[in-house]
This record gives sequence, structure tokens and C-alpha cells, in this order.
Amino acid sequence: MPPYHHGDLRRAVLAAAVDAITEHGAAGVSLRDLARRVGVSHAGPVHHFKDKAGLLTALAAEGFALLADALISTREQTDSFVELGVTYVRFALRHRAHFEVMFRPDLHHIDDPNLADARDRAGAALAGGVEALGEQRTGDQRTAGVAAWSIVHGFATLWNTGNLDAGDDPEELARRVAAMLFGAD
Amino acid sequence: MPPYHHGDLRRAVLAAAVDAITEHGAAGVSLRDLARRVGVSHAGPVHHFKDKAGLLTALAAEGFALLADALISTREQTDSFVELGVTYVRFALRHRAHFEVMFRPDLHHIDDPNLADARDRAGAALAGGVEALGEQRTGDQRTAGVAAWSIVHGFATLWNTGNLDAGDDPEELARRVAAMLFGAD
DNA sequence: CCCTTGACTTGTCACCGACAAGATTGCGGG
DNA sequence: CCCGCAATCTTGTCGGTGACAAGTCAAGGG
Repeated sequence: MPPYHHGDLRRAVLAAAVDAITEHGAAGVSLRDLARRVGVSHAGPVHHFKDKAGLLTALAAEGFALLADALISTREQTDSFVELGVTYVRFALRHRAHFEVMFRPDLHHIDDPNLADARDRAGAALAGGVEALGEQRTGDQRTAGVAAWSIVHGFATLWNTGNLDAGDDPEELARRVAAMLFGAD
Repeated sequence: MPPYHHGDLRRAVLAAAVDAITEHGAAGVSLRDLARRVGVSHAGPVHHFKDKAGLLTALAAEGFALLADALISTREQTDSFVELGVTYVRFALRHRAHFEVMFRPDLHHIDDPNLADARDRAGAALAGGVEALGEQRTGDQRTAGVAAWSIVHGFATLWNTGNLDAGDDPEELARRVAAMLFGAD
């Protein structure tokens, strides 16, 4: 039972945004185009997101939530930091549109609580995976966490911007790269 | 002797673009605003860059050239990979506007030869620094190069997007992070 | 049965990127 | 000296976009 005119405009617009960003990049997405895609007037989406920034904020929050779920799920299956890193990279490649928007605070409403929550949850999942390695392996915990996040985030970013594709399988390359940081565990 | 009406519109627009991006992010820069800033009609810059993408391509190429210079200069002073990484990070923080545009191929004319040249030059400087470590330290050279690039690029990106600022001095933190990859040399 | 509230539409404004056409300037050949 | 030419910049315009204001419409509680 669709609750109203469209049914679930909010979801539909978010899904259309993912498609549009995947096709034309985050820069080339317009509220009016999304409205057209879902068959609604040009100001329809505004009601749900208030802003273009509001829409991208919601999309980023959704992305962080998905990432957090993926990381937590991986940690339940293995203690390997390398596999946690591979999960991070896999998320970035599979959810390119979300990932592209997640780390662009200039496109967000910086004070959005949903976004902050989701981001913190993902951050905690990643940091916890590094702590599990134990102090003797990593030296300073905070530095180790930053190093871990940096290497997987850098790899994902560079791959997604086309700077790394020399015919490799990205996940396998990511696995070897992650293994260089904390050894192959 | 200014060669013409404005003198050097091309340079002036590039400089204005750096200011504008630093203030409002790469998304919020408009050719018309830049034209206004340098006191020229709204279509003036078009003649030098053809496109908005053309302008950003030129800016990215300039950025890669500056980065290559900085990396090469560092390699002349030390063999330390860690310091090379710190130079990469320092560049990203000090030339935020350039760096922000350099890794956004969706904003570029992908086939621009100047851009490709400058990028290759910077890439070679970074890769050379890793090779200098010697094979016994790094295992597979290509993987080591990707890992090195990933960790410094990820750190720089995360810092610039406000995900790392917990009161540290970024260069010192970057130094410790880089040292976790190939040891403190 | 109405009327409040939330969901969406219509209309409008200033701004932007791209393009076309014209004006201005400097320069070199005759 | 000056004429033409090319590079540089201006003016005018078009379709598209984000934001806002005001109106329309459906559902559900009183």
C-alpha cells in the first residue's frame, strides 16, 4: 500500500541518484534530472531532502551504514586485518556512487546527526579491527589505525580514479597491498 | 610589458581558480565568478581554456608539475622513503586546491597531453623513491609502489576531508604513518 | 464532514556553461 | 605608413539548474 502519490519518493530518488552518479559522476547529478527519472515534478524531491546537499548527505549516510555493516560482518568471520581492508576496498569499488559522495564534506550538511552516527559506526568497526592485532604488532594504536585507514582508503580512491588499473584483479592487489602494512595475517 | 588587454589572463584565471576552490571547494567554482574576480567579461576565460573542464585540466596539470618538482627535490636531498611520503602529504595540504582537482578525472579532458606528461613525471618520481629501497625490503616492487602511493594518498585525502584532525601536527603524524609501511628509514 | 497536515505541482528568479557574433588590439608585410 | 590578419576579449543569447514561494491534492483524525 503506497502511502501516497508516488509511494516512496525518498527511496526512489536515492536509487536514481546512485544510478546518475554511477553514470555521470557526482558533479553531474541534478535534482531536476532525478525528478525526471522517477517521474515527478522538478520540486518534488526537495520536500524530502530540502536541498541538493541534503540529498547527498542522506546518500553519504546510507553509504557509511552499508560500509559499517560490511566491516562488522567481516570481523565476525575473521580476525584478519587484511581481509577487513579488502572489505573496505570491495565496498568502495562495488558502491562507487556512495563512496564518491561519502568523503566530500563540501557536499554535505556537516551537522547532520544521521551522517555523523553512521560515520562513527564505520570508523569504530575499522579501528576495532586494527586493535585486535594487538599492541606488539602495531606499536602505537592510533598511528596504526590511521595507517590502516590511509592505505585502504588511498588504494580505493586511486583505483576508482583510474590511477591503478594495469590489468590486475583489484581485490587481489588490495590484499597484497594491505599485507605489506601489518604482514600477511 | 603586458602582451595584451589584460596582460596574462590565463595565469590570472588559474590563480583566481586556486583561491575560489580553496574558499568554496572544487564543486563551487564557476567560470563567470573567476571572470568577475579578474575583472574580465564572462566569456573571457573561455578563449584560454575552451571549457570549464579545460580550466580544471590545466590546473591539474600545473598541480602534477608542482608535485613532481617537490618529489624530485626531496629525492635529491635524501633516500628516505618516509620523507618522500611526507613531501607528498605536505604538497596535498599546502596546495589543497590543486590536489583536490588532480584526482578527479571526471572533471578533466582525459586526453590532454600536458596533464598526462605531468602526471607521469610525478608518478615516476614517487615510484623511483620506492625502488631505491631495494628489493629485499619491499618484496614485489609493483605492489610496494602501489602500497606506498596508497598510504600517502589516503592519508592526504583523509586529512583534507577532515577525517583525521585530532589535534596532531599532520606532517609528524604522516611521518609516523609512512614509517609503519617500510620501517623508519 | 471538514479541515489539518504532509506530499507534490506550478511558477518564478538569479545564476551558470556553452556558443555565436562582433569589437578591439597588436603585429607584420607591402 | 597602412592594410589586413589573427589573437584577445565583449556582448548577446539559449537551455538547464538550484532555491524559493505559492498553490493543489490526498489521507486520516476530530
